[in-house]
Amino acid sequence: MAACGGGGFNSNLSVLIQSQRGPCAASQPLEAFFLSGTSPTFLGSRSVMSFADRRLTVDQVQFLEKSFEVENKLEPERKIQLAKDLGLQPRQVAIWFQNRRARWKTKQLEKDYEVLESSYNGLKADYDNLLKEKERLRAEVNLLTNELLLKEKEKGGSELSDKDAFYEEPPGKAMADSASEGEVSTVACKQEDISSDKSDMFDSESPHYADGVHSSLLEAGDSSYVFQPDQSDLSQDEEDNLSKSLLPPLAFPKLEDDDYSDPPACFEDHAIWCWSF
DNA sequence: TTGTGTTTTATTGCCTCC
DNA sequence: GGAGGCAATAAAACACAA
Repeated sequence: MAACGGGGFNSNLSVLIQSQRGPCAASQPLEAFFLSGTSPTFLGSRSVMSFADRRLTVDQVQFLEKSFEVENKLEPERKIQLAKDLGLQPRQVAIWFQNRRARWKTKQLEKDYEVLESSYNGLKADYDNLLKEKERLRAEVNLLTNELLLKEKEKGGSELSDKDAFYEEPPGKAMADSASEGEVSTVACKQEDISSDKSDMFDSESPHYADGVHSSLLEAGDSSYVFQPDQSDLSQDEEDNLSKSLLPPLAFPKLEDDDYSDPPACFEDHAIWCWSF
């Protein structure tokens, strides 16, 4: 095997490696290795392997490792020199570097994966915490809203006008199906209200906020349900067609949690439709 | 001792660059 | 077109449990 026919340790190696070493490379170990008087020749230094063994000796591998640390690419002159110094074929040196780069890349990928994984785990933990916090805050909002509605009812219970009575119960049960107990109807507008006082329908100063219109928006997880009839027995296609052809209000944008503070701008334009129900 | 999984060395085929 | 790099893979050697 070529590994055993070589010319032994070349003292010029330190010069060779030194010349190829970058300014930031750690020089100490390599230099110590090269200058070590105990370094054996590679001829016959294979203490535990036979000559038939195609594996490189421990010393050869150590030497190549040091060289790889300095520079993981192999220029032709360096390859020849290393081969000469180690008693190997230049091709063997090239192959060793090639395989070594492949191993390094695999290790690097494993490291990168670990970094990404820990980053992902951290982000997921944050996300889960935020979800919990969101649920907690939502429950709090529901609780406070119900308390507020209860107070409003108690305060104005004996003074219910015809108008108030209408606000309290929607005509029919169309809208009430999806509303939970204690919610005030969402069909909370009269055509004359809209025509006469449409502009302040969602004005924060308006008492309408306290009569259930806005609070029910708050309570609806999916705010777009507000004007939807009960379609639970319709297929998805049927629902889609219905929403496109018959019920313009269904095209209201879905309100996200952070939309609670303001009504959608299009709401005013479509407000007339709530009377059609 | 043997079977099996892992590591190391080497080959092959493809691609890019000069 | 040749040299060199890389990915995939074969083959040999090693490590180790049963």
